[in-house]
Amino acid sequence: MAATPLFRRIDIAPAYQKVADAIEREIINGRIKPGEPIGTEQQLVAQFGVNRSTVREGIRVLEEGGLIRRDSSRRLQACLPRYNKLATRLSRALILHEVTFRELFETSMTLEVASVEGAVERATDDNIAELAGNLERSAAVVGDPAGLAELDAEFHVLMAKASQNRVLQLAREPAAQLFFPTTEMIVGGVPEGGARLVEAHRHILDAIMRRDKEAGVLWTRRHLQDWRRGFEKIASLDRSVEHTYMEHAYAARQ
Amino acid sequence: MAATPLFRRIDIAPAYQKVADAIEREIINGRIKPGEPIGTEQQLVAQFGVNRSTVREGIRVLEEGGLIRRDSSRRLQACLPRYNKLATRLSRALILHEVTFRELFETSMTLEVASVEGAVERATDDNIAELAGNLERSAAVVGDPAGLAELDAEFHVLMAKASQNRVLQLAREPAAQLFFPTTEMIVGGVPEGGARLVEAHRHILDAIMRRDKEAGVLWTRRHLQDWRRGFEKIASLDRSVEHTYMEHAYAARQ
DNA sequence: TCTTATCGGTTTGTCCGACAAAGCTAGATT
DNA sequence: AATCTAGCTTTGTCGGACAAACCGATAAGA
Repeated sequence: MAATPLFRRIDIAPAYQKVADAIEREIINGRIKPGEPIGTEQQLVAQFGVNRSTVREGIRVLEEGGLIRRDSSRRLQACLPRYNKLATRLSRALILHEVTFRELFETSMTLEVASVEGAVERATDDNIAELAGNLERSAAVVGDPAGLAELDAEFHVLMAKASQNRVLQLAREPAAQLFFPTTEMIVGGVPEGGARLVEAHRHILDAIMRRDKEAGVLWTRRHLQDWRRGFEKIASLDRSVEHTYMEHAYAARQ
Repeated sequence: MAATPLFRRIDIAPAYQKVADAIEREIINGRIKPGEPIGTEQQLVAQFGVNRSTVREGIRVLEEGGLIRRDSSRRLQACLPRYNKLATRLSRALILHEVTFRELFETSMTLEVASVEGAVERATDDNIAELAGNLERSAAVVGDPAGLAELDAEFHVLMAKASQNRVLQLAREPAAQLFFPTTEMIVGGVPEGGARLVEAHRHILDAIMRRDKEAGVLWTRRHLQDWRRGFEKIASLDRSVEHTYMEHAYAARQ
């Protein structure tokens, strides 16, 4: 293939991109640690020898990527990318690719089952306490679809957290962000929907506490199957996650 | 909680952010479709009534998010976010969070098994042809760890594609990007490693063609277990994905 | 003494104007 | 008709500017 590697590929990139890349590299390889300051725009201007507008464009790129942020006093600092923010980007991509609810459901089933398995194996007392707190609050709002939907989403986030697997936590988030907003509609549309949901959560938590993987998986599956049955009452699984439908759910981001 | 909702929360956002949000909204809800032009910077300046520098900062934000891009002549147009690019952001996040190989492995196992299940169910002739082509090329470079590692990564991408589940495709990508670069080390370090890898791929493809889910899952598990055994010969699974180690793999992005 | 008000000095967000390089358009040339 | 060329447009970058917000420290008041 390669005949004579005489010349290196010449790197032609706009200045703002090079600024972004340079800062990114320092953060990725750990020379700038999360929380540490990057410097003022003026300093970056001096260091890179480019105009402030150029620096600012580079900064926007990194800021959007979640690698840097501005602290309370608007000074630049490196930071750990928030899963949540990145997941929002992914959810957006899924919307635009018009994925179907079937795809969402199938993947969520896989990931939630993996979550519960991890949680059963490795949940700490703190994790369990958090889940129990969530369950208690859920039981209190069982008649309120909106409130319950929100707590349901939280329950699953806590379950993923309890799995102690951060890769899994990250992987499930994008699908979850699109999957769970429908819960409100479903809980509201099915009589006893709220009660069934809380019941399932209770069994799942119980399984986690008893370290009973089989039961945990079983109830997680039932829980999701409930969602599916509810969803199929109002729409086809092969319907795509629509722009207009998802707009409000998506707009809830900050 | 909420006493008197007398005042709306006043949204104080910098102008460039509002510019980005406005354009993003038009794309998300489908009023601007992928491929359609956004307009020149000058036009945006006129429409939003802000300075070009401000518009450009907003544009950078969207560009980084993969929502817009510049075509061959550098004009702005909406586009579908590429999974690949987004996955790179996520991989970066995983590196910074210093996730362990155990977490990567566990999650990849879940997702690859889900992939093969989907592929067994729904792979098209085209998918199978692609996988067969990959297998053929793999067999030809069985002695070349670097080449084989690359083809291995491709095989798994193709398998996810064959599952016809785009959510799954997206969900597996970040972990895969970190997981598979190690393959080269492992294949190179284990005698017969390359042969075993190709053998596993062959069985997996065979299972997909025969629509034999059990066999597909079995060989996928074996395949990943092989990776795990190989990895444990050189390092602990509890070792985190390190900055310096991952730097070169990560640098391979464009 | 402790709190509050004030006052420069910085830094950010935004604006204005400008220019070279590259791409596109359309008229001029062969 | 095909090609070349000149002009217009657009982007990437630059320099400078200014109001608002923020920081730190000092001065004034309880």
